Amino acid sequence: MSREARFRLFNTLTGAVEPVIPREPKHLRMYGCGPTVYSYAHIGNFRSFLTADLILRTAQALGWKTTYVSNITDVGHLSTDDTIDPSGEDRMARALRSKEGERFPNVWDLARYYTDAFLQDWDALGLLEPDVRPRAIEHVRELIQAIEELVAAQLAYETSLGVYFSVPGFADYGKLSGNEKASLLRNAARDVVVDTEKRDPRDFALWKKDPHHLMQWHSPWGWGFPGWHIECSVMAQIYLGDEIDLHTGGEDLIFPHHECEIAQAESLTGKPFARHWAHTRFLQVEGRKMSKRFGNFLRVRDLLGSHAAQEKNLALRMALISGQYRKPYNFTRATLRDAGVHIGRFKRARDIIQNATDSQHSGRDNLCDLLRNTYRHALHAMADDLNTPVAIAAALSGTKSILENGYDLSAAAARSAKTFLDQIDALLGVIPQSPAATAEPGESQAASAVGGNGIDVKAVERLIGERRKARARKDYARADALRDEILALGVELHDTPSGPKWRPKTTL
RNA sequence: GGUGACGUGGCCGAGUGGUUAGGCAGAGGCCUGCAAAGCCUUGUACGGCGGUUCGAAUCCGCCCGUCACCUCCA
Repeated sequence: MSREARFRLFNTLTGAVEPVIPREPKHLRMYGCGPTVYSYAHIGNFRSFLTADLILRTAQALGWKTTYVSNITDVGHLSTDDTIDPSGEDRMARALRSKEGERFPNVWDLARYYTDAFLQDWDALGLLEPDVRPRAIEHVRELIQAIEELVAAQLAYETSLGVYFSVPGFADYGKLSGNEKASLLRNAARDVVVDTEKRDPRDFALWKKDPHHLMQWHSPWGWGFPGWHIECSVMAQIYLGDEIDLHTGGEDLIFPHHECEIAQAESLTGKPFARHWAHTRFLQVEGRKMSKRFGNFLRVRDLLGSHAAQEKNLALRMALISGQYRKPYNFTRATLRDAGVHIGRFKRARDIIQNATDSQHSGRDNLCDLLRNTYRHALHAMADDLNTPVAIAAALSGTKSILENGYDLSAAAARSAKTFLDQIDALLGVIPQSPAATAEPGESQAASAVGGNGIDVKAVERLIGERRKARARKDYARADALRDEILALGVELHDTPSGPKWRPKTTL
């Protein structure tokens, strides 16, 4: 077994960094808690999904097979308190009444709309597709069955408001979050109405009776809708089996959501639900908690470029993974700009490689060993609790070695360089495609979507032509004036050995 | 109040009992008609106070600060 085959991750369950040991060797079965689609996703949501993405990529880079399930929560996520009692309102229903939600005729349309928006963000940020992306509303039958089983096993009971999981019947409750005692819940400040029929303050809702709810199904307990926690544990078990290898989510999900998942799943099967739990810390924006109140609430789509702006999207991805997932991370405008610079560097390496591979330069391959070691270093860092900062440093260091060669790169070295970038891309997902695969600004932009940025491509090219003539006759005053005009059109111009090139002005 | 995490140079962020993280910004240089872009070189550091140690930014204690969960949030 090579030394990279060891993949270590912090395990919330044990509080230690431990090797990830799939039940079936080299086959990782992973469940990642997905979004509740009541609004557009923000960058914090995606920091968490990116952690799962990087785990997958690292496992695959180690040669493992992966089965990844990530859900969409489109019903049942209560907006107030689903730990104590089911009197909370469903998030989806509340969203429909909000200002943003007014335009939707019903909650089903709202769910569909934000699900689609979420998938667009997912795609733009280059996350790997899950093998299954189950939706809660498509699994209500299985949810009801699971609740029935729990009731039959005396692990759940019905009240006039709903069906509760009975926490005292599950001895391991609290093993994930440390919130073991009912008294802790009682001590916490609460102003919610407690269902007096509840037998233990920790009991949580599996089913909420609500004949007026906008999304409701018929059940043995009448009309209503399922609780949030039961959705994830049931869907995970449907697609991944009773015992899964790894379960991920944001740190806020440790309690109550994941604690409750464990209680339900393990009560049903008598087996350990997930062997390993990985939680992503919340990020901060400009040094403070992300909040609408502070004006630093950033939705993914606000930061994405147009559909053609691959580099800008990768910059956002890069910025979001440039801190280790388990440490507080401060997302700033400057970070995003820096990430854009790095993406540009990867892009230039791609350009150089493209050139060299096509050339007949028959020099020796001076990069092979160096880049192989650099990649190994990056992979090793990722396998060590997802140390993205070190992995990114390695990616940049290898890229620097490629760029040092400039256009003197031999065809053989270019092949090594291409292998390196492809490997890094598979691992981190931050390397732009080679120019052949995308339109290259400055060369064939007339046909590309650069015009979609609001840039008048024809005008730019006409001005560049004029400037070229002015420079040829050494009329530099005129040439500089033309350059200013071009800049005013939102384009930056670079004179290169192979002639002037332009690209949309970077405004990160 | 309970529990946990973190505090690194102008900024972002690794690491670690003695040996360069990396990046951005700054400075110098190469290139350029001038620029820009690019490339090369480069300075500054480990919250405070004690303790352990030959040696601590790294371990321990206390203090200060920030953040998180316990209550909707990824």
